[in-house]
Amino acid sequence: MKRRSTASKEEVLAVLKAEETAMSHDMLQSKLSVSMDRATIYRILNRFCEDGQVHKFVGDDGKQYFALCINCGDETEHHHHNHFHFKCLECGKVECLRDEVEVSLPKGYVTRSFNGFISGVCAGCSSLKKGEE
Amino acid sequence: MKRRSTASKEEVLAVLKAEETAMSHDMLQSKLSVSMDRATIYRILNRFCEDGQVHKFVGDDGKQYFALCINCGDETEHHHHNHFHFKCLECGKVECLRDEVEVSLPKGYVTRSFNGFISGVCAGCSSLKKGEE
DNA sequence: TTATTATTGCAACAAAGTCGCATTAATTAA
DNA sequence: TTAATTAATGCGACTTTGTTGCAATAATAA
Ligand SMILES: [Mn+2]
Ligand SMILES: [Mn+2]
Ligand SMILES: [Zn+2]
Ligand SMILES: [Zn+2]
Repeated sequence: MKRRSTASKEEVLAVLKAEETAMSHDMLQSKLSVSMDRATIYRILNRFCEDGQVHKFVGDDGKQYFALCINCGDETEHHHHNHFHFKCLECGKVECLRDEVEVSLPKGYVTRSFNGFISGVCAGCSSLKKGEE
Repeated sequence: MKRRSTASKEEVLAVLKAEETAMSHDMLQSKLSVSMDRATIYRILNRFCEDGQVHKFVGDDGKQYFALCINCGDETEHHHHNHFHFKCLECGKVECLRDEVEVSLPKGYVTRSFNGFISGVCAGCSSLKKGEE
C-alpha cells in the first residue's frame, strides 16, 4: 500500500507547517483553504502518524492533537515522544516542550505510551498581561 | 448550596473506594449495584471534585477518569495533582503514581493544569507474563 | 407537617472519532 | 496514450462521551 500524492494531503501538511502549532482536527479544518471531509482529515493525519512525520497526543479537553515531528528524517536514533505538550489558554497555541522527560515508575512497570499535557499561559501572553496592569 | 446525603452519592463513593482504581464513567457504571443515570454519575463525580474528595484527569483514550484523593482531609499543605496516572493495558487498572513531578517550562510560562498519563504494563501483569514464557 | 431547594431521571443535544461503501483519481502496466 | 489497479476521498450512518434544560423527587430546615 504505497502512499499517493494528493492535493488534500499536501494542504494538511502545509497548514501544519505554516501554523507552527499542534492542532486538533477542528482547528485544522478551520484553517484549510480547501474544504475537506472530517473523515478524510483524520485519515490523512493518521497516515502521517504511521509514517512518522506527525505524532498524536490527547489534550485535557479529550481531543486528539497532531504535531509535526522534528528530526523525523533522523533514522539513526530512536524517535521518542516523551515530552509534554503545552496549551496556552490565552492564545490557544499548543506546542511541544523540548525536554524529554522520564518518569520513575514503580519496580516492574513498563511504559508503552506517554501522554503529557499542560495548560497555562505562554511567555508571550503572560508578558502581555503584565503590560496591561 | 449545601450537599445532601443520598444513596446514589454513597454508592458511587463506595465503588471508588472498593475498586482502588481510578475509573472512567463507564467503568464505574458497570460496577454500580444501583442503576443510575449517566448524567447523575457525572454530576456526583464532579461534585466530589469540587469538594476536593476526588480529582479528575484525562486518559489517552480521551476519557475522563476520576480518582479518590489521598490525604484530602489534610488542609495544612497545598493539594497538588502534578502526578502521572498509569493505566495497565493488561488488567485495566488505572492508578495514581505517587511522585509529584515538576516540568521545567520555558521562561515566562505559567502552569494552570497538569495532565500526565502513561499506559503500559503493571508489575503484577508483567511478572505474570514472564511466568508464562 | 410544610416549605425549600439539592438531587435525580429523562430526553435532547453537540462534538469527537470511526467505519463501510460507492466514487474518484493517482500511479503503474500495457 | 490508454487501460487497469487500487489508494484516497466524500458521504452517510453510527457509537461514545459529556453536557444541559426541565419536570419530578426527596433530603433537610423551618
Ligand atoms: Mn515525533
Ligand atoms: Mn487530590
Ligand atoms: Zn499564549
Ligand atoms: Zn496490570
